[in-house]
Amino acid sequence: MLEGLNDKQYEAATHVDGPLLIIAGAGSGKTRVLTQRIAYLIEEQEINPYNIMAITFTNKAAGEMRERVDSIVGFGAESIWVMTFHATCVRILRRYIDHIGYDNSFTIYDTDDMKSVMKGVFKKLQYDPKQIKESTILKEISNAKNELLGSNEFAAENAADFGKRKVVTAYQEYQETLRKNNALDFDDLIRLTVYLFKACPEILESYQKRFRYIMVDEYQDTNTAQFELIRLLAAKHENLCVVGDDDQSIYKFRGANIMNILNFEKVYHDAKVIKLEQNYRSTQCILDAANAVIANNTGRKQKALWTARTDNEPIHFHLYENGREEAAEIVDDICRRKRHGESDFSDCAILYRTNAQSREFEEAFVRENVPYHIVGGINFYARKEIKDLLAYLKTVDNAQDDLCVRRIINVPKRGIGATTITKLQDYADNMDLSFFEACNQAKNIPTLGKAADKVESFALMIRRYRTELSNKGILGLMSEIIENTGYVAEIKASGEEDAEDRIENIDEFLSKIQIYEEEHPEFNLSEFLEEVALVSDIDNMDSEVSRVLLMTIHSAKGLEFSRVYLSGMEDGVFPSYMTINSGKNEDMEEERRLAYVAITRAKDCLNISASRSRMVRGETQYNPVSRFVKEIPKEFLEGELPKTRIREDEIYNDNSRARSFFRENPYTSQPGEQRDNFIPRKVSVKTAEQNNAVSFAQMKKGVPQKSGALEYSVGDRVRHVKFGDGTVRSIEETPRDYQVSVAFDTVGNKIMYAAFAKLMKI
DNA sequence: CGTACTAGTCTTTTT
DNA sequence: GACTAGTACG
Repeated sequence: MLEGLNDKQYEAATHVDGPLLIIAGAGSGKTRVLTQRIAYLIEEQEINPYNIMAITFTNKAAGEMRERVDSIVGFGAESIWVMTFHATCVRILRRYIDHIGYDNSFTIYDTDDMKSVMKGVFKKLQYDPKQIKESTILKEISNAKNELLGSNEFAAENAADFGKRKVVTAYQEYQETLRKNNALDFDDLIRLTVYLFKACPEILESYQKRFRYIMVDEYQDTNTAQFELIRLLAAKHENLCVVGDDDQSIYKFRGANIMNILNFEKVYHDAKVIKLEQNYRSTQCILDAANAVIANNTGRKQKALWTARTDNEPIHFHLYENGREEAAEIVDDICRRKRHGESDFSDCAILYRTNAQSREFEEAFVRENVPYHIVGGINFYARKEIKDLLAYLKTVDNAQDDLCVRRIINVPKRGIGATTITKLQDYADNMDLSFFEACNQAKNIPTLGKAADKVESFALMIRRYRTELSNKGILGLMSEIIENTGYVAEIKASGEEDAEDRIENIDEFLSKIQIYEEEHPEFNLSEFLEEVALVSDIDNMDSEVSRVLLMTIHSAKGLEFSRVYLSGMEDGVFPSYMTINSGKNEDMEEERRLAYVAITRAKDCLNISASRSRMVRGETQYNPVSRFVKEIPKEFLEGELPKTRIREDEIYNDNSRARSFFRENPYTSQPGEQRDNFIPRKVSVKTAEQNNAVSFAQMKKGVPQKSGALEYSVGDRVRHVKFGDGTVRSIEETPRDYQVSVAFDTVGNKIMYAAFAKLMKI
């Protein structure tokens, strides 16, 4: 079973009792060690799978580990808890949160919802958004929660601080709103679980007894609340195994405390420490570059990655004139490699510092008609139309959430405007009712006037949906709501450019519901809504289709690619101007760790690029090449320069022109110099559309595209991955794709887009 | 109450 | 440059 592990890995995988810290460098096979250890505990040590827990940060990591564990542990694998921090806490809270005064059917608020709540708080407290920003206060609240400070503790702590008074009051008001809406935000999930454990020792003890062996992945990213959660759970047996890499700690902005990993041995005195330094991913050259960059950081655990690989291609560096050229050349290079058979689209990933940088690439991909996929950005479930529909479901499920009810009360338009909503809210506040309860009593609110009827029928409609849920199911109800309210009809009628896209999103949402219902025959609306609340885009990344992936470096953590294009390597972009301006060394070190993560994503080939000028927020910037590039020793870099010739001083001479300009005046554009080369964005998209017949709407999605004729026609038997076999009833051609209607043998009639459904003729 | 236009903000990263 | 909230007007 443990074959193929190196000495260190073996030592880690066979450690049984007592605390263990595994310092796992990038690409050193830590997931493998973790899963092998689980298998070892079960099969060699005869530990009941029921007593094992593995915690990760992302659903993707959890899913991956689950899969690997399932494949090597035969019987009982399903009783191991393999979950994210958030999912773990939700599971515990759903069961016991009533012990600390919440309702077990709480809802979970995302960033958007938090913002809306804060807006309401500002209104109520009459804060001026120009004086303090909502986001600033939300950040302070989040920081406080990550430090386990509730609104009262926070108030006590800052009682003497006059400057914090507004934040203190806002926090209290915000928390009260959440409680009224029976809602928790992301940070509450962790914080309240810790609170629950401290308030109810018997509950904590039951979990301590159950989880005799605990494993935590990406330990360097834990914040104080998560640290405490783990500490409590592990306190009884101290069979705690944490895996992490201090050099890959990149989530300080989210409250991660790198000291949790650096001080592990101080907290757990008898902890065993194992370092995994052999890298199984990258070439020596890439590792040398990564080692050289990270060596500039202080206060890290010394380690140096090495590999047994002997092939060695240098790192390529390109300096381009502008962002557009950078994107075009990178896409071009990807196509060239593909033509030469050196690599496929799916071997390539483009990484950047900020999401906004994806745009130039997206345009280049559309122009060249190359399949691509952007990871991250706006979460599928955060899209307007999806959130609207979810708000309907949430209202049906549990109308305690005022936010949801208010979101949909006039969507689609029912003639219930802002004034009416304010009156309803006032009434609810005065009578201490929920917003929806106020709607139910619309008739009794004299100030409403004519609007009362409209509100009344809205409330009636929701109550009717409630009674229909049990026999129609989630999908049936959702379809009915869409039909009944005319939601899709309204989008169609709006004539907006992205109408078709939004409808397609809705279709996708419906099929997600369907899949859920198939997997959970005993459908449960609350459960479905919860599952949806905790997924992010990267979780849905399927690697079956061959396409180039684009993502931020943060999203790329934990992934690897044969060819990596690390773009936008300029001071002011990466490291970001925020970091440069803050002047704090610790901030720059975090940024450098991010550079380290970026470099170590590459397996075989790393291409680094920068651009002399770049459009940022509608303004042209001229930034020098990133200091992180300069930290890579010359001998590992090779500059191939397609259109411009690089001057060595632009990389290695600190007194270069660009740099001194940057010092004096970092972000002013120089008029006239580059502008002529720029083709305005909209024009270029139109041109692409005409030349390549790629529709504008396609930009959002990348892949689904009409590919000539379909391989099946009306009357043919076809197979669908989820729905099984069926007969094609009709095929309708739309501008972008074919809409195929199929009568499935088991699940009945379905209408779907051909590109999305991937039907096979049988 | 709904629409059309304007002004201001944003951009560092996300479970 | 893009999105959003706020305002004026029908």
